[in-house]
Amino acid sequence: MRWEDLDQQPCSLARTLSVIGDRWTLLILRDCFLKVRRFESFELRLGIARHILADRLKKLVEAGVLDKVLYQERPRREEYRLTRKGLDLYPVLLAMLEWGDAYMADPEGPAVIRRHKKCGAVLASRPVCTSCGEAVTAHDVSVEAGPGAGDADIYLHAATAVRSSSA
Amino acid sequence: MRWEDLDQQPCSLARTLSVIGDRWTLLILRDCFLKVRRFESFELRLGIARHILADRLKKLVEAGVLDKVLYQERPRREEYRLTRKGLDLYPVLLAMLEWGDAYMADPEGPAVIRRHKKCGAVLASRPVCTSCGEAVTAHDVSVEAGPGAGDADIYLHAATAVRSSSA
DNA sequence: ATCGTTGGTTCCGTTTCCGAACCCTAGAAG
DNA sequence: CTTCTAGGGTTCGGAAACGGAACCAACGAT
Repeated sequence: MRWEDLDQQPCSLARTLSVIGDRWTLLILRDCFLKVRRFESFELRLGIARHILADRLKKLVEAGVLDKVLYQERPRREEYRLTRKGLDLYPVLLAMLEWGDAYMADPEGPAVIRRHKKCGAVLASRPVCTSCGEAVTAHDVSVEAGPGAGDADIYLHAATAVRSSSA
Repeated sequence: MRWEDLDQQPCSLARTLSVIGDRWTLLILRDCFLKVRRFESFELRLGIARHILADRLKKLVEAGVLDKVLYQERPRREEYRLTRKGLDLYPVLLAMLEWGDAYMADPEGPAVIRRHKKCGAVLASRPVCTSCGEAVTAHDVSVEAGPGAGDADIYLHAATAVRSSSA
């Protein structure tokens, strides 16, 4: 599978990866959520090659995740801001941050802690079902073909592998 | 920044990326959550080069995300199973799946829908604070230095970028 | 005139990725 | 006791992505 084919796959995970499934892109987005907006700020904070940074920012703008906003005429200056679509990636970042806190942190703990403004507690989150409000774990979820399913029932159950014969 | 340096960064997101921040790894994990366990099954479903698959599986085992379990002697056969650490990645996958459903699906809808077993509804989830139970969005969260913070306050606020001078 | 700032683009050498082909172990079959 | 098949990899050469450094350009300041 080619990188560019990912967004054609009948799988929402693959399609999401076509936008954010890159070593640098998620780090750029992390900084966006920390209110970093300028080309040079990204460069300094990430130590990324400018070439690569320009490419990733362009792709994120094309994908509708970031918006390039003029914030000053004369001299003309633009900044990159998260769109609604970009802001909606927060649950992804948050889940990754918390998993990293739990399993990858130094012995003394993570470098950054997040606090929930509403209640003041150090933030730990978990996904809940918007219908019933109950927590959701892998075991609580079943999958079935959706409206956009072609012959893609491959995504519904473990394939019975048969090498070099008809599936 | 080098790929191998990611897990040394004082940032949980970077460290998480050092494990799952790869084009193929998340697709492999998606299949793991669909109960795919055998080398050949991954290969068939993903169309991945065997070499790359072997490498990714090895890294996931080394990272403690998958476990290589002997399920049959004579002939010796092993399968890959999610560990607790791996299962705890579900919120990451789920958030990515739902974002893809929302923004990247075909007009007729996503190929797969997930159903919450407990209530029977088509699953949509959102992260909530485990302390107060309220929903968490990017705007509800503040960041501060944690116990593992060195001089890494860079992660707390947008750096004021100063090119080629002392920070 | 020329210097500094911001935000890039071009070049080129090095890694990393990928597809195809090959290899090894072990039972089954003749 | 040789061959066949299945599972699970490893090797190799070309393609793509990455990283560093240099170059470019618009525009204001000195």
